[in-house]
Amino acid sequence: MRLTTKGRYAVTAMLDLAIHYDNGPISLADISERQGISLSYLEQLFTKLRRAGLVKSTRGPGGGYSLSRPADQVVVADVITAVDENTDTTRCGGLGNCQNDEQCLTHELWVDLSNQIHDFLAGISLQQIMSRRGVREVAARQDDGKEIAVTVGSPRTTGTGTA
Amino acid sequence: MRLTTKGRYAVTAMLDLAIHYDNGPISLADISERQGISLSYLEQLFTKLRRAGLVKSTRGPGGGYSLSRPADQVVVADVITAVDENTDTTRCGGLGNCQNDEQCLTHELWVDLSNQIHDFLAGISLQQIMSRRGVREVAARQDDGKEIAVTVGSPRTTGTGTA
DNA sequence: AGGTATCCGACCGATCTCCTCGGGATTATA
DNA sequence: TATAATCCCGAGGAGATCGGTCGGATACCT
Repeated sequence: MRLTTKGRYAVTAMLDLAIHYDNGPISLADISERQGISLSYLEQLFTKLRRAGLVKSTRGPGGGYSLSRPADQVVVADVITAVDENTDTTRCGGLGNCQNDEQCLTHELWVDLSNQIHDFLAGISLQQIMSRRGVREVAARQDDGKEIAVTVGSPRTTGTGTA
Repeated sequence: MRLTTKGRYAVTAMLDLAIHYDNGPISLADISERQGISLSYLEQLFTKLRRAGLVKSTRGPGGGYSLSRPADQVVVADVITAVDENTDTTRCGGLGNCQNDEQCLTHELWVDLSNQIHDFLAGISLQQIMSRRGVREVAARQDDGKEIAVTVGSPRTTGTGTA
């Protein structure tokens, strides 16, 4: 199993989309600024999210991305798998041919763990995360910061922003 | 979080030790053959397992490794952390300084997931895994295979064995 | 027409994994 | 006492992947 920044970024970005849902399409530039994620990297992630049917895109000025389903119908596991990170901890992908086409000694353990992780992530919707107090606080802080910072100079900035 | 072959190998090897506990010290060569893990790689893993106090070593002919605690007092989480794989899924190591010294939007989610995984792995002992029917079957097959194969030629073989 | 935004694919440095190799140290056994 | 088995150690390396850059193409609003 591999759970890296890629999956974390994807979930974070989706959550940003959910939080600002009322503002119409959200541009990647906004997300980049608020969440400190490189714009170009966001483009890569959203290509996958779009192909997985999790977001809709609107091109041109005023465009951006928006959720294609309500936030309570998108679950963290959906996002993770959409960007090609899986929750499988076996080496064989669950097939049981881990060692010379036979099952390795610890196969069952990893199957159980994989299920455990998957069930956890499949049981949490964006809506649920969003409604937590701690998360709302962070979101509020991020929005405040943005109103001061307005536009930063050149396009394709790194997104870390706070220099 | 990173859960790779390293952690899986370590748990598999420890389980092999637990299963053959009655036979005295187990040589890495035996484990390599039975579990299909490169001998040199096993050496690296067992250096860490020894330093973590999970195994004892006996040098010289007839030597090898044995568990330093009974199998019901060694838990999968111990083994994983001994080989430097952790169950933390946050980027900040749980500190909450994920984004410009502040908490990122999804911090709480990853903390919860990390706890989930850790609790699961900390709740399973080698003894428990060992006593499963499926695991015993695999172990029996591996031991059968070994009695036929006896010694394979040169030292430092890759361990995949079945060529 | 021009600017804003999404789309797309190539590329790259750094890091890590899994593994090899060549030795050294320790100890049982003949 | 020699030999072989076994643990011990560190250097190194091929390959994969991650996080990110860059240059451009395409769609769309004004």
